[in-house]
Amino acid sequence: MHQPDHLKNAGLKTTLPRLKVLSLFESGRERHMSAEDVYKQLLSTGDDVGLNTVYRVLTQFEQAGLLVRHYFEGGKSVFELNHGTHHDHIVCLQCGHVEEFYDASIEARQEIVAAERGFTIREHSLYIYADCNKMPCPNK
Amino acid sequence: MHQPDHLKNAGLKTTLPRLKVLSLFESGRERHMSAEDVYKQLLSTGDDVGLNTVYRVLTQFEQAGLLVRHYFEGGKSVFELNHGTHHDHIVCLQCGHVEEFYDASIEARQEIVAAERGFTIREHSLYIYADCNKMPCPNK
DNA sequence: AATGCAAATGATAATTGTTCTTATTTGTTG
DNA sequence: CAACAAATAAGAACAATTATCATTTGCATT
Repeated sequence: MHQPDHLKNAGLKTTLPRLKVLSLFESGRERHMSAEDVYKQLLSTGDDVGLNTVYRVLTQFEQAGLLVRHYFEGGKSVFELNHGTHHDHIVCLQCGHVEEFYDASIEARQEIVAAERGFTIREHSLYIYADCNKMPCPNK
Repeated sequence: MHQPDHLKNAGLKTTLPRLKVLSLFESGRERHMSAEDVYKQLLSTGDDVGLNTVYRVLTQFEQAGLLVRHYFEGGKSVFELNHGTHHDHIVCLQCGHVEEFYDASIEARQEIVAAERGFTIREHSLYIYADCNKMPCPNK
């Protein structure tokens, strides 16, 4: 069992709501979820957790480094498991569907752009906003 | 007078609130402003414009291509004059200094990445966070 | 296993940023 | 300068998020 350890290490009590939220992310059903998404997923499996608790837990998990928060257009936050490896995101403006990508060429160009200006890159965020062109949109 | 022309060309009536908002941006006092920022700036000069009108006008200006909207972290929109040229930003983590850049290669790769996944790009935002390595940092 | 207490939760309300509704006013066109 | 469509202001409505606070829960200590 490593889930409780994650919580313990973060100085968080091992509570039912926290375990439910964490295992939902670890189930892999949805990689990117907003607070509302998590809330509805838990509701659908009978695991009622208050929406405010979901918000609180997500924020705590972010601070503990268990989750990564993304600020997408439309003003809502989306979370995903922090698996350590960098990637960028392409987000559908119609349905909110998110896909990850990694492009070595883009990464390399960024290094060059920074170097040309005398900067040393610490991190970066690239979000492509697009239409997924799927009918109907997966998440809609 | 070119401001009214901008409005006319966009199919927008030349109204007082629109002129006030536009000239505030063109004054150059602040390059990036949220709806709230614009509202307060106008209040401070006695040019009362309702906050809802500010929102409406900003959205219209964005659609007309006069302004560009940025979605910043924290879920609020910020606008700036549209100088016609798309650019990304590199931000110094030490001093907050911001430089704009445009890299055709990165732009092209994004199109490819999106196309490979069946997406049609609407827009994108790329922020590089770095150290500017200038001693002392320009803005510090 | 029972006790105590800090920490966590849930219900509710408050906040923030933004959009909608509708009656009134304003800009333009004839 | 009259008429009519378009734009505005005031206030309500909304969605995402955060705060308040009484009750409950996890967990260390008996």
